[in-house]
Amino acid sequence: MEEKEISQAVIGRLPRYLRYLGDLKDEGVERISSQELSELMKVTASQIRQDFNNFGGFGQQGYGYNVEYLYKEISKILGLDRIHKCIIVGAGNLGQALGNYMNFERRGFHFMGMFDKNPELWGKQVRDVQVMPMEQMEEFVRTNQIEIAVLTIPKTSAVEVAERLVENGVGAIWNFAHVDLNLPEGIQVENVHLSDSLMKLSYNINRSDN
Amino acid sequence: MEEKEISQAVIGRLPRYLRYLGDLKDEGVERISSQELSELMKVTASQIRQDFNNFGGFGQQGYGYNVEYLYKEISKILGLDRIHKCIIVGAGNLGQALGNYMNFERRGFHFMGMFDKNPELWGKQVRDVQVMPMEQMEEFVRTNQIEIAVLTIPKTSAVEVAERLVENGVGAIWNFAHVDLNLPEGIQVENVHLSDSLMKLSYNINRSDN
DNA sequence: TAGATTGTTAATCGATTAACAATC
DNA sequence: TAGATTGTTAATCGATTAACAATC
Repeated sequence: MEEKEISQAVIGRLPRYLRYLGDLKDEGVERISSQELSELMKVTASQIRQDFNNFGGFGQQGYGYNVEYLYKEISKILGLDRIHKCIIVGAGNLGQALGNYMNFERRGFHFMGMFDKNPELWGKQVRDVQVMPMEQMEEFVRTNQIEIAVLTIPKTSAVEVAERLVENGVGAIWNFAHVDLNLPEGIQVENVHLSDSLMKLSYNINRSDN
Repeated sequence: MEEKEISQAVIGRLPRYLRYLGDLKDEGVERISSQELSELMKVTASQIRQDFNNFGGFGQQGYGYNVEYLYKEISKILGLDRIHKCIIVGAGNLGQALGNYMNFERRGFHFMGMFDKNPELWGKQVRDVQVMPMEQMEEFVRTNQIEIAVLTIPKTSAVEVAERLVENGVGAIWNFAHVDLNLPEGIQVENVHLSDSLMKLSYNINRSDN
């Protein structure tokens, strides 16, 4: 069952399509052509059709795409029709911000536990979970079969903690620590390097100045 | 003085180079070849040399690159040798997390003010600034000549707030709101769409499962 | 000078755009 | 049936990798 690999460039665009389709759905729009969508999103109609066709024919000639159907299909492709059990490691400001963000829950990312090494934070309530000590992390991950770990800890401990998580069955890491994690084949890592993003912005400011 | 435009693909890699060079510097490494760096960073040596050469010859044949010098040059390219005056709009968890993050300050991003529409947050201390009402934002931006605004507000108000900021002289927006901002030519926008990132992770989990 | 390694040109690869036949 | 718009092939564009002459 060898499917052709879909490029990360395409995958990276799917969430944005989903966002626009969700808005259209909310506005009660039933169908849309690649041409109309391309004007809305400021991309080429060609790219839209190519992207969707990677997954095989969501549209219909002479009609366009059904908004509701397309929305559902892209959701499925992105795995948003499943429950993903998550924990957050690092209960600082950023960890708490992510824990409190309800929209992830709505998408099937279930926030099940939160850990920190700082005893002052233990027991602190974030939504319906309490911050637990790091020592309990491994067992929690195993017994609850946690799939995704969100790393919001300093880079000094990130590599080691990530390895412990993976040893206990975590399959994916959403990494906010400013360090590259080199984990075994098959373990998914998605980096959010905020300072990299800010530096890009800084570069582009300089450019537009000259 | 028409320089050839440098692609965003290259710019996007500079912060990562900077991070590795900073680590090498801290370890006391004086020089490095593209070959060595490529092994460290798991990219091709060819790409490294091409990337650096966009800015014209940081290395020396037979020797390699001087770590300290290269670090400084990339810093300059990214505009990290300048002060950037910033405000944060939206004093929720995420806004506070970013405000408290000292590393941005270290890079020249000066955190000067914070705004929120919620009266309960007014006066709240985040590092050395107090949360101010939204009504004061425009004047503050003008009188302090704010360059960068960090948007950590819900998407419902993001578009309108961004426009007000730009009208008052803000030149760049670091946008955490889950919406595309369409601002005038020359205004820089860098989006951090966290849920998009999480969806990519979710997709890749599904892939590796099959 | 000989060895090392860059800077840079050429080749390859992949992603985007254009074009149009298929078909609703 | 005629018009619209997809699905898909072909053309173009840009980014990455390979190769090697220049030079420290």
